[in-house]
Amino acid sequence: MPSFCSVAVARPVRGGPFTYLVPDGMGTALMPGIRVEVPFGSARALGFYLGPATAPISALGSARLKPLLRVLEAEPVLPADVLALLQFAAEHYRYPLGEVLRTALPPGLSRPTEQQVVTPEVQRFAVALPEAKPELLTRAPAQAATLSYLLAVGGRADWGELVAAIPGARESVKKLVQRGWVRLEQLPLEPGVREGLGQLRPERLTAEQTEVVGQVSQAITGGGFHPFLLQGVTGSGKTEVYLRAVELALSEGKGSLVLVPEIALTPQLVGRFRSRFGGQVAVLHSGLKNRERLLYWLALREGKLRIAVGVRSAIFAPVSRLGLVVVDEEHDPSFKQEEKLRYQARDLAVVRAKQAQATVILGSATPSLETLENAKRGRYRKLELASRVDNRPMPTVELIDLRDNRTRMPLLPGDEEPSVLSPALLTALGEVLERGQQTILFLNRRGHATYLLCTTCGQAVRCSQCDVSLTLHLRGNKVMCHYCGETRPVPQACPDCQGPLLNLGVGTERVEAEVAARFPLARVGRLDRDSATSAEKVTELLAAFARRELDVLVGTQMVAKGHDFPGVTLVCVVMADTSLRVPDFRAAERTFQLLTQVAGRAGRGSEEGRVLIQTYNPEAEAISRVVHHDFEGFLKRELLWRQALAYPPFTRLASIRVDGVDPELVRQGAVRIGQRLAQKMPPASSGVRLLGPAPANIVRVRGRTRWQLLLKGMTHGALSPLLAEVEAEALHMPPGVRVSLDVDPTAML
DNA sequence: AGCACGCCGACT
DNA sequence: GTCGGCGTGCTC
Repeated sequence: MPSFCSVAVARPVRGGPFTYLVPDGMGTALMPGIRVEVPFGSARALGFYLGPATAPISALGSARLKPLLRVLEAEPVLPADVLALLQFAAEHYRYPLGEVLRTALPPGLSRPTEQQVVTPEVQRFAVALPEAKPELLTRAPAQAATLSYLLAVGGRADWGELVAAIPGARESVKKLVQRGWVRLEQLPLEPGVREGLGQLRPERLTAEQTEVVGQVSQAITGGGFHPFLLQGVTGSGKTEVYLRAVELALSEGKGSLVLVPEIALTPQLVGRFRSRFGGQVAVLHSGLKNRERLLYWLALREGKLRIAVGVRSAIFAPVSRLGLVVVDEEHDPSFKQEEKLRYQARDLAVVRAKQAQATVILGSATPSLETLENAKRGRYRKLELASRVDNRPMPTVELIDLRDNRTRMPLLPGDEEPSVLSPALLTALGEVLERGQQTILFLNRRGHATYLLCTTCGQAVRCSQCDVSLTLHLRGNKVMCHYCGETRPVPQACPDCQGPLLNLGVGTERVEAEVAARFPLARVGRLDRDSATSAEKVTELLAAFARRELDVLVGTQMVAKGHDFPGVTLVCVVMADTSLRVPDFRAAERTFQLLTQVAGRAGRGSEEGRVLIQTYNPEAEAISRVVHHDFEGFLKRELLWRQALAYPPFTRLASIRVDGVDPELVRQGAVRIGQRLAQKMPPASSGVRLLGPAPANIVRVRGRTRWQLLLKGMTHGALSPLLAEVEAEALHMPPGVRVSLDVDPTAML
């Protein structure tokens, strides 16, 4: 009697698990999650053994089934809880399981090879010992030179650097080691994240922190699944709560997983974990080299490292004996992956904690409405930090109505628009500079002018591939499409009618230039995707600002994240309306969160903070409520209309995107899907609704036309049969038309 | 993803 | 007359 098994093949193929024959004698070595090598098409592929198959699938006789070729390991590489999480994710987000499993593996294990032994790359150092006396080395000039160099650079130098700097160091260091004056050290190679600032562990917590830490500690010690929402105002010391919780988990022999929105933007937070837990922390980010990634992965898997700090993909890190999961800034949109497996890491964090029977903390000053709703329904326990540490006051927030407070004169020659910096803002900025304090200027747009408008035909200069206008970047004298990245020389006249062009709309580049022109002595830096080409550059710019080598930092959302700059006493939002006008039902929520977060950068030191928000919509709830830090008030209104329009958190969404080069074929494809869904819709009483098909808000990107449909339902379960219909219909699309599903989408664009 | 099968231009 | 372009479709 031949036996069959079910295998997830690591190829991006639809059609669920495949069935294979288990050769005699191989069955005993198989456990769910074990990697196997299988024949696939004419080639071989990596697969994951899922379990015995009850019978060969109907459409295919058992005669054509192929056998497993090889079992690649004795134990499953993926821990059971991660495997379960990935299976959940593949099903929930509708992505092929084999591909999901493969992407969760480090590069060394994602091909059909036996598990390899990885030796850490080491970094070698020469360290001068206290006994060293260079003045006694008059008769050994080579050794003297080496030792003086070593002492000059602080008594410790990288081996390679030393050998390169001092001729003959290779030999003289050996002699110095024999003398007992120098020691050689080897350290496992650390990835590019800088060491922490050596912050001390505060002995005293605030009363609120103590209470919160107590609750969390009880949960961790007691074991079992305990989900918490930690709602703490900016500057209330949430990070210290995480650190204490991780500390406790560690002392109990349990592992911790900490998710942060973006490593490059949170060097301080990473630094605090590093300085508190040193070599116990694996920092997981996109900049890791393959080798480092594999090294960390294996170390976590084996329990040699107990703490992982990372971006959204770290939710799949194989932390062993997981006791705690933390999601910092849980509302942050970057936890949603926007391609391939479109998962929401914050949601998966809760799933994983449940599977691992662990504690999970979702932390934010402005939690997402979904998380708040879960707390309200009693699914999460809500913990609060209502005041800032050291009883620092919340910053005072003032609105500046741009409708009657514009500076009329353009500040820069060649600009047609008047300055966007109002007189009130300029005055405040001048005062802060006078006092030697620091300012953050926040603006949600990159570039110099956000569009070039033809004064003759009234058309903006647009991207040839995308349905958007081009942004002017003075640096490099280019216009750039912010959707496809294409750049061109600045057109001197309208491409259509040769009419003269106006530079309209303001981006970070121009604000930086205006501040520099207005305050020539101020040291101004800019942080956005154009200036920050690498993670190191971001870290370096933020560090320079922290060291107070810059007075003003102009930037996009990047400046709003969890930075802690005690010197910042003024935060200005140049244009609060940009994120409010985005055609997305979450626009108001995003705006409130963003404004609150950026405002929270002010007054984190001993001096009080001040926040100025320039706006054309001072009466919009998402803006006006920020003035009194009135999150509850904002929520109340926002929830009312979400309920009225049946949007999350009161419903679940799934969006269906249809795209392709030929606009007409894309339209036809979208209509076909719409018709099939309309046929299969459950009765109206079920609450399931279909919106669309309709062209997407930005109808063309990179030359591809995009349409979308939106499904709403009371539960995800009500939507999944319809998603299966979409998948079936997707097989019959016109040529060149692609369909992709986004379950629990975050952005509607 | 591979890798086939499948219908239309420049080459020994 | 063939070699080969990558469009479309399948892989247990």
